[in-house]
Amino acid sequence: MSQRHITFPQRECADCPIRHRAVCARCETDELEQLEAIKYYRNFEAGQTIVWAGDKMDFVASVVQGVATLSQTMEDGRRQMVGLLLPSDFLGRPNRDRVAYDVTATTDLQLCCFRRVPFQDMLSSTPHVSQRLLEMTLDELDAAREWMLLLGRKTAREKIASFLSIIARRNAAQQAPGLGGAVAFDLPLTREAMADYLGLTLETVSRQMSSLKNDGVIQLDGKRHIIVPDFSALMDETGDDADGGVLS
Amino acid sequence: MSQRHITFPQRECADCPIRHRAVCARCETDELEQLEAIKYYRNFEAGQTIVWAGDKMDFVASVVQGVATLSQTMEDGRRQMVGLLLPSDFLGRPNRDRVAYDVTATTDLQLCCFRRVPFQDMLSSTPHVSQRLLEMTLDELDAAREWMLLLGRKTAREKIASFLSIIARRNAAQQAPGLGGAVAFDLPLTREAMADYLGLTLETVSRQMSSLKNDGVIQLDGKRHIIVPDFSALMDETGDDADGGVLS
DNA sequence: GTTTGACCTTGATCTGGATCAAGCGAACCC
DNA sequence: GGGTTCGCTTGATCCAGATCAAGGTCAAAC
Repeated sequence: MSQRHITFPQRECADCPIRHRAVCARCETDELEQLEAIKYYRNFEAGQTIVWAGDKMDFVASVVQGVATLSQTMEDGRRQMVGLLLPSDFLGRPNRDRVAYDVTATTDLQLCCFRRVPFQDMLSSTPHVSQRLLEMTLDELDAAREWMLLLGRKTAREKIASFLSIIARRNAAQQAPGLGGAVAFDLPLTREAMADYLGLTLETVSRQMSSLKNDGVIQLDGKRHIIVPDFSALMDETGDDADGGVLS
Repeated sequence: MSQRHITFPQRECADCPIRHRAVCARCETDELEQLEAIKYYRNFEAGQTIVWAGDKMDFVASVVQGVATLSQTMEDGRRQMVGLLLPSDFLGRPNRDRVAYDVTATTDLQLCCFRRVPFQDMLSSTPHVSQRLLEMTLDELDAAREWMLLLGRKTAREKIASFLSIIARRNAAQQAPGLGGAVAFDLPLTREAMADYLGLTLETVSRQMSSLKNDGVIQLDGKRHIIVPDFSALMDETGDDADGGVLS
């Protein structure tokens, strides 16, 4: 494995790109100083495993940039992704020193890590942190429940369309508003990782991507860059109600 | 629908069966008095819908006794259960006045309801409540992730065995310790509701129950009462690792 | 510039669980 | 007491997606 060197800047909280969306979003200046005292950055390159299920983990973290996944593996190798962490998402569980899932960087990744024990102390003493963490955890639970509907009841085509719309929407949330109904973005996952996300095989993922392309719902520029000429046409393929009950 | 009358006692917190496991578990006497001032009991009979997705809900609640489910329905009627609430589980989302899922009582049910707005105020002011709620929400998220593995990657037989072992384990947690490897319990769900839980059809649920019965893994006494002569034999059918990484 | 290997696509075939259909038993109701 | 309904079981058939297999593309390594 080539030891490619990743250089992400080590920032001040004040000009952090996730300052107002991460677990620190509601912190006042003094609380931010407390966090700053227990934080450090770690970088990972695409494909690296951050921790294995069952390992000790002495930090919790916010994703600053890049994408990480949580996944479970059965003894015979069957694999299911159970978390997709994008910038501002929180990694780790306070008051638990061992991780329950494999955590992998699927793109180059920067984490803002907090030493676990002092972070737990802050949770007790700093309502702005624990309130924000509760809110983020409730959001994740809602997302997990949408994901359960996808896994349990959607067809392969609906699963792919749903996944693309989730990525498109989360990308859009951070970027310029879409022009008309058109959207474009890069997939942060391989076909195999998409299969693990969706409870499919990678062959089925590939076939359904081709099918959506042939039907004009998406265009592919290379393997990873997706162009959606009409976002509502993609939404029609997801199986979800027209009215997005999704907005928080 | 017959208006059968349910009579569950209206209790003092002091002798509440879920006092030390619910969202109020960590409250001191004075905090309990605050909660008591905003609480009231509601009873539902088996089969009743408590709220529909999209409805306003002006309370949050703890399940005192009985079982409730959360589920999502697609336009064409496909249905996926996304939450199973047993005694001490929490229902509702603070800071959100509309429910995202259909909530149904699958057995006779008693809820301890808290008026939503005053409860939210307590969350800000009473760390013992918000800490406990965070912990319970993190547990639910872990459970949701186990559930995602089940939905995405397990076979029908493994799904049934996993479901039975979950019910058996949650039952055992509240009752006398098992004698040897044998366990017995009542199913709180119909075959159809089990199918909604597991992402299967009710026919497949029925067939796999029969198959486990024919293979001697379970015995049926009526449709709902299950006897598991050897719990570890059931666990072997779940597809999970032998070492239960499940304990909190 | 050719070899290697990761990643992806496509084709042929198979199969687990869905779907369609019939019937059973127990509780409830006139 | 006979009909109706609800929950469940079992059988026959079908099909979406898995599995098995081959080949294509592209960037990095030699």
